Amino acid sequence: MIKGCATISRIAVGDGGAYSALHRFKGANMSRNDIHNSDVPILCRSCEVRHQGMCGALDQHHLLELSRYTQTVRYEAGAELIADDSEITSYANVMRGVVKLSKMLEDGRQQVVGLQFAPDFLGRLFGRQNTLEAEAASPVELCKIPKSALEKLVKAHPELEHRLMEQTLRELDEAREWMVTLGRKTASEKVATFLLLIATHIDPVANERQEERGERSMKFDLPLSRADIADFLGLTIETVSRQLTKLRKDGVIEIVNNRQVTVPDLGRLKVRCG
Amino acid sequence: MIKGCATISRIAVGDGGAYSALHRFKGANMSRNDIHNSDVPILCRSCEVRHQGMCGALDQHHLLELSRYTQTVRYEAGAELIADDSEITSYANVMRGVVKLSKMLEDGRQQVVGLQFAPDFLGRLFGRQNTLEAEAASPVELCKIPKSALEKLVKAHPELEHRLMEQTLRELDEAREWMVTLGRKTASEKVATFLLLIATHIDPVANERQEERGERSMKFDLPLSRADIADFLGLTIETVSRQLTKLRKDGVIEIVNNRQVTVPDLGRLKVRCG
DNA sequence: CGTCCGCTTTGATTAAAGTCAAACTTGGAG
DNA sequence: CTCCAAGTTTGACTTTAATCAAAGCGGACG
Repeated sequence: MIKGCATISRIAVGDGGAYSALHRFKGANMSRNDIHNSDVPILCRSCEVRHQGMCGALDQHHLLELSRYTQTVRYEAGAELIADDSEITSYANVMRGVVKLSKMLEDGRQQVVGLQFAPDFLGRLFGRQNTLEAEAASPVELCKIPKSALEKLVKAHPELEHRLMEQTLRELDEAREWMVTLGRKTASEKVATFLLLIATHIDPVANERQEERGERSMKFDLPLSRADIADFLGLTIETVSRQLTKLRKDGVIEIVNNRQVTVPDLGRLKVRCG
Repeated sequence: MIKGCATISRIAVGDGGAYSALHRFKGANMSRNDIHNSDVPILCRSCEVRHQGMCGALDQHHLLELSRYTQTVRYEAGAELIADDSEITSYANVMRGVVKLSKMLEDGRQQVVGLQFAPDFLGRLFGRQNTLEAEAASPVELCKIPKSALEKLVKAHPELEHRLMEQTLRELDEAREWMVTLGRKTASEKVATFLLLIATHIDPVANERQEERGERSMKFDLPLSRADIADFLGLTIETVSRQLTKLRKDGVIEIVNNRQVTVPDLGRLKVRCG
């Protein structure tokens, strides 16, 4: 939880000197009472993912209770958020950015086992040790909460556990969906499936709006390097690169600057997913 | 939920004519009251997995409430327990046997995305449609409960949801572990990993006893055909067969009758798992 | 007791992805 | 503005697993 924790903005904080989320607004000299008297904590009020994430289970009063323990932390791309085999001390919600979950074999072979976008929950609830590594794939903003605090809240508010259950079930669905990709798809289909995954997850809001308008084109930045994509798809860097080139030459995608991708027709991309 | 539902024993029931678990003991002419007066429902009393499964969350009273809705059903190997895309009408606990969860691509390519052993929970909690197929890999005994009944119970007893959460989290851990196998291991390592998985899951009780005694050998029946193993590992039947032959020739395993496997030294098998 | 069917094994060949190596962007530091 | 390092692409070749084909085995059944 140390490497790469950036000091990017006013609310950016390191592990050593974190501010409570409550202290963000108008500086730390604001009295606790002023904030507690408002209906919804300041930070939560501006939280774009509040209603979809686990916090959506909480009313004003409980949100306030929660916010007493949370802190917002920013990390730059590449920062290690959770170390494999480390003791679990806190959980978090992804507020912004993409988090890469990965596992390694003893000889160094790596597999990315999940990508988390806002408002996903981060951490193995009720666990003692982390069994995977979490890394910021892009600049990331987390809303962190100590393990014991969240577990107490969960015990006190079944509705909160229910929300987390729904999220966990969705993650399990996604993991199983990805197992099909890993086990049964060709390299070409894997790369197409990855692009579609990013296209549909990177900006859910803009994405939905686009869907409504019937637009089938899409433009986004890849949050992962070729090496990370390879580790996600169970391929090598070279194979990923070759398949991307093929998709480009076939007109399914356009690539600018290695990271920016345009998909002129999502339907055509879907066909390539197998 | 129709094909292959067998009538094997006294308690075996089809979908059309199910008995309540409460009516099992001493026949159906026994009055309801007699049974309700006992501390723990008859069926649950003999349930070997009660304490580990979700029912462990319930006290006598709630167990009784639960048992009012449950029914034990047996299926023969190969029976379809859940059809993909079907509406969810009931959940179940695996009491005995192995259940295979799989997904298919449009062109017929199949991937087994999980194996469930007693006392695993079966079904997508809070879902509307099934997103995978469940099939009895061996003769299976399920303790079924209607969707609405379980969901009401879950709502009323947070401790029950907590148990199910723990199970779901374990399943997610297992799915991610398997993603590493699918994405990054060689055919040979995949087969070894599969054998180890079966060895450690097929009979948890005997297995633990063995562990305690320091015994490193193990004997079991494969619950899956070569075709199913291939679909689990993302390989072809031929490759699975060749790798099994190699493990046999190397003295890591012994094979009798295609299904019976002996592992003389689990340590040696573990080394082969990568 | 033999035959048939489905499953499994084995063998020969092909296709797909990996490996090794080199060249090429690109974006940042000096 | 140029150079450098890291990341990416491309090419030649190798390895792995898939495919195609045929033979073996084992249990069910007449």
